[in-house]
Order: sequence, then structure tokens, then C-alpha cells
Amino acid sequence: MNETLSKAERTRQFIIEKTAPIFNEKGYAGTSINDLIQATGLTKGSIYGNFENKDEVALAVFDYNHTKVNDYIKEKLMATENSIERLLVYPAIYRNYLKIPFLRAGCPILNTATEADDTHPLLKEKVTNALSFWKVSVENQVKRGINRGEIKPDTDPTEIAVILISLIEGAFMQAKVTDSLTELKIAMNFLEKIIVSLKD
Amino acid sequence: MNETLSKAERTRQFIIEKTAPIFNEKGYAGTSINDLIQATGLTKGSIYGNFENKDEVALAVFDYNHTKVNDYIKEKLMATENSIERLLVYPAIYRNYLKIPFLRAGCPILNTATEADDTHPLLKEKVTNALSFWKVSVENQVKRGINRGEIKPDTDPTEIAVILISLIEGAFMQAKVTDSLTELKIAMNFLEKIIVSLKD
DNA sequence: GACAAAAAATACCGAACGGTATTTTTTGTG
DNA sequence: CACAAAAAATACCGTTCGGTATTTTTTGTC
Repeated sequence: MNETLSKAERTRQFIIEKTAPIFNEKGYAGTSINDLIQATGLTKGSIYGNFENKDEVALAVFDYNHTKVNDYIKEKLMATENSIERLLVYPAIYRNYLKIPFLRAGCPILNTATEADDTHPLLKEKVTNALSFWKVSVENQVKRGINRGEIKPDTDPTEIAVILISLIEGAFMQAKVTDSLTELKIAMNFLEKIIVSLKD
Repeated sequence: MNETLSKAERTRQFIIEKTAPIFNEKGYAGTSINDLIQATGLTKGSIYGNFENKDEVALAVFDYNHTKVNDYIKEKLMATENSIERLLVYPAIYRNYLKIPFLRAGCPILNTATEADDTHPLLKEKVTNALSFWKVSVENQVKRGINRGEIKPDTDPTEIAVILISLIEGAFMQAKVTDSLTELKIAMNFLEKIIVSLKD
């Protein structure tokens, strides 16, 4: 049937894709095996035949959600011509999070971070790595901009990265819980002002 | 024994105080009745004699946590002499969150917001109100500063409030999950720069 | 298309879940 | 200090939890 993927690998992927939104919405503790059964249409035996336990599904789902967001960002970054435009991609994406299916239910990093920080070491580690990756990516984009003469040379790459991530996640939280884009827009407008002011 | 509080009222308060850190750490779905029994040393019958169900405890606990944070902020605000100093109270508090007992386990607004937004309407409403209260408080402090000639008159009170809240919550999330104060310090330094630059 | 291996469905398990009815203890007032 | 009311402890309930052992079905290869 399929040349490269075995049945097991395909089912595993199917389970991940179908349950990803559930974990992102309800959280790890709030998602039950029955939720997974309902989301996939499979049986308990099938799920436990492909994953050792609920933990393993949750960890795989986080990787899946995170990869999806990253791939989407990467795609948008590719379409830019200079460093300022590149940095502006982040506020542009998150201010329209409602139009992006895998962000509608919430930012996986934010959701997982606040739940796992005190309760789930393995998930916590995955979020830490994801945040570190994001930070380094932004730092590198700033450094690249400085080297290319597009960004003021006295700009602190780490400061920009931390501010960008904080503003996005903090404003995202407010948007989700208030069901309003007002605060998110204000924060993203401000972030864009900061980014544009980096121009050399 | 006690002149004003009945036994029931005292027990109710006792349950709230003892279980508040648990709910803030483990979240609503992650906290069980047995956790409440363990934290209080009381029995199930006693807890259910004072609260209708787990929901009612969780809602009371959120109010308690939120009030504690608010009272602490208010106390610090009282000790200031002008509007710039007042606004600087926020980054000063959150950059030292580890030294503040009821913030060590995490910011109740952040924790509750990310869990409740898709799952718990009553808690969600409470968080929305708490955020709104915080925002209006900051806005009023900015307006007061403008009226007193301490803050530039062209300052946008809402923008300042949204940025302050976003930076604090976004950086707090990073601090909790990375077990590091680095990012929080960077974000709070930046927030302080913004506030100081509002000086007239 | 036979057939062994792999995968999925069924049936089941003990434990923990949230919650309640009943009994025992404690309160506080006349 | 008696005693009724209130509060707390005990004992119990059905349900759902995560997980497993076993049976049935599906794959895919020769």
C-alpha cells in the first residue's frame, strides 16, 4: 500500500494528528484515554499497541504541534528579503493566530509551559528546548541583520529575542482568555515599532 | 472562641489557605479531592460540608490567590511618591517573584488563564475580570501621572498597561519553565526603561 | 491465495476519581 | 452542664481512570 511507512507508523502518525488539538485544548492532565479514543475512532488496544502510555502520546503530540508552528514560521521567513522584514514575521503571524488552525486552540509552548512546569518533567524539558530554539533563532536573525548592515550594530540580540517572545506569549494569553484581539493588537503594534526602530 | 467568624467560616478559610498552593501548582484538573484532604488534614466529609464541590473550592482559591497578590502590590504602591515610581513597582515585584511565597508556585492569573480558557467557563470569567482589573489599575496610574505632570501627556495609558502585563506574564512563563531568572531580568530591565522614558 | 506476523478490537483489571448518606463528635448557648 | 444544632468523621456509592491480557482481524509476502 504505502511504500515507506508501515501500518504501525501510519497509525501512530494518525493518532498524533487527531489528538494534537485535544491535548492543546484540555492540557495533559485534562485529556483522558477516552478522549483519545473518541478523537481517533480507534480502540484502546490499538492506541496502546502503538504507544506505551499516555505520556508517550503527549510527548509526541508536543513535538508535532511545535514542528507545525516552526514549519509555518520558517515558510513565512523564507518569503522575506531583509532582517527587519524577517523579525516582523513573528508579530504578523501571532496577531492573526485565529486564522492559523494549529494556533487557534492556543500556543502549544504557552499552554504546555504553564501546566508542565511543576508537574511533568519530560514535557517541561521539551518546552525548555522549544523556547531555547525560538530564542536562538531570533538572536541569529538579529545578528545576521547587524552583519548585513540592516540593523543597528549596538542592538542586543538576546534582549530583542526575550522581548519578542515575552510580548507575544503574554499578549497571547490575554487574547485567549478575554476572547478579544484588542490587547494582542496593541502588543503586536508595539513590537513592530520596536523592530522597525532597529533599522540602521 | 472567635467573636466574628463561625466555626464553618473559619474551616472554610482554612481549606482555602491550605489548598491554594496546590491548585496553583497542579492546576484545576490536576488537583484531586485527595490532594485537598492531604493538604488540610481534614476528611472528605468536612470538605464537602463546607463546599458544594471541587469547583467551588477552586473558584474560592482563585479569589484568595488573586487578592493576596493584589494586596501585596497595593502595599508596595502605597510606599511610593510619584507615578513613575508606582509603575516601577510592578517589574520590581515580579523580578523577585521567588522571594514572594504566593508567587513562587507561579502567577495565578497566568496559570489559571492557560488552563481555563478552553475548559472552565467560571474560572475563565474570574481570570478575565482579574486581568481587566489589573489593566484598569495601570491605566489609572498612568492617567494620574499625566494629570500630575509626572508623565508625558501624549502617553497612551492602555498601551502602557497592555505592554506591562504582556512583558510580565510572558517573561514569567519563561522563568518558570526554564528555572532561570535571566530572561525575566532582561524583560524587566526593558520594562523599567520604558517606564522611566515616560517621564515628563 | 495460503499463511505467518503484525496490528487492532474485545474484555477485563485494580485503583483513583468525585460525590453522598449516615454516624459520631464538637460547638456554643440557655 | 444539659442539650440541640452544627460540624466533622466514617463508610459507602457508581463512574472513570490508566493500563493489560487475550482474541480477532488485517497486512503483506512467497
